[in-house]
Amino acid sequence: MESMKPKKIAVGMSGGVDSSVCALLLQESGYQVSGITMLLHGGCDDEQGCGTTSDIEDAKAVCERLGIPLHVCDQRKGFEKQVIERFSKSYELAETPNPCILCNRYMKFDAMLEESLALGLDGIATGHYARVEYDEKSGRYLLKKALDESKDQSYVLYSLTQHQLSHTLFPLGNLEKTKVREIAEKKELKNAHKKESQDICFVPDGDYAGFIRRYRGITFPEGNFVDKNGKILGKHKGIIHYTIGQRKGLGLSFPCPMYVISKDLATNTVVLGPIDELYQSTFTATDINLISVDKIEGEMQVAAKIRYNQKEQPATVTQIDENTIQVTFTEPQKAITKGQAVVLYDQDTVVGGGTIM
RNA sequence: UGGGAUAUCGCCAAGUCGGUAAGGCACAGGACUUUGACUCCUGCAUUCGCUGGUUCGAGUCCAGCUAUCCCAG
Repeated sequence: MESMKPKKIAVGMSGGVDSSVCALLLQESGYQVSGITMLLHGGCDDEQGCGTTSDIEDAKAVCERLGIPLHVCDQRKGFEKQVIERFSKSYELAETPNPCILCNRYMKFDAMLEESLALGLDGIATGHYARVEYDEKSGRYLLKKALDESKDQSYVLYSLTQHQLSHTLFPLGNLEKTKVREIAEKKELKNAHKKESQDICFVPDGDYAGFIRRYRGITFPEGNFVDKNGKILGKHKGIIHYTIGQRKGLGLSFPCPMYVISKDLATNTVVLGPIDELYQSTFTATDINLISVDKIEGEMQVAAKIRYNQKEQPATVTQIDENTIQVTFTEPQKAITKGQAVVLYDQDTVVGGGTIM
């Protein structure tokens, strides 16, 4: 296994602490490290998030500090096509996409990896908190949770294929976040205290609905808020403004908190209800990617996670066909949302995942 | 223009024997967070339709006025 380890590694530099420390650690353990960073969108200096020019400046600074080259690759076109367009379409279909997962799948571990391989490197590394292990028994590369479970990011990486995993390193997977910052401080990296990234990187003001409106150049018609019986409760300002489980921003008042239960594109209607109407236990997921197994045989007991910031919950999975699985939770879960990803775990190993439908 | 009822924050709504304005929704700010949400903190009526009166003290009692609702015309 040691003999197979890539020597020349491109570290995906986002400009943040994690990727910086990642590069540093690899360098210290003897890899021939270079940096690679993608220009994804924008170009205004006041923007924040991955893929902007100001982040690239940070990445540059760190690379200079470490004495490694930085390869900048302009992926704005690809990002728009693979991420922004899908993101927008998903919302228009009354779903709720997770753009970070799209970006990982199509940008970081596709465009960036392929670019690196094309440059003659052996693979890439990123600052994600997760682990890749080669399992002799099954002959498969496994994706595992980070040791620091509070920072674990395996959820957003479920789409990685064997090919991608075999060319990927996550040096931070065994470290605590606090440790990472310590290392950055010790090395006096300028971004040691940079804030954790947040919000959608290409929508820095948080107004994703406004972004889609501008991006698509169309407006989304107002419609009715209704209850589960179809009774009209009020007016909504366009279906893309709402997501399942949403409570704030409805602009209506009721005796008890009301949540978005579902959205109906055909009638341009948003269904509202009290919290107990938000719980469900079964759903199907499509466009699946399996990692630890080739296919799911019969009923499999797993722990399933249906959004980034939520602990996985016990569930049973069966595979329906090549692209589809059905998941049934032991306990009903709140706000299972179309468009979000479900990721299945067996202990700390990612079995696979898919898109909730 | 006979009878009855009700008038408390943008909305809903507690306010006991008069003692010095609960709570929920909404909203705002913050925390959390590589998505959207959820969640968690914090803030949010010196004032109770109006005007007088009785009281040491009134959203709470009394009178008048105004508005709205209901039932009768």
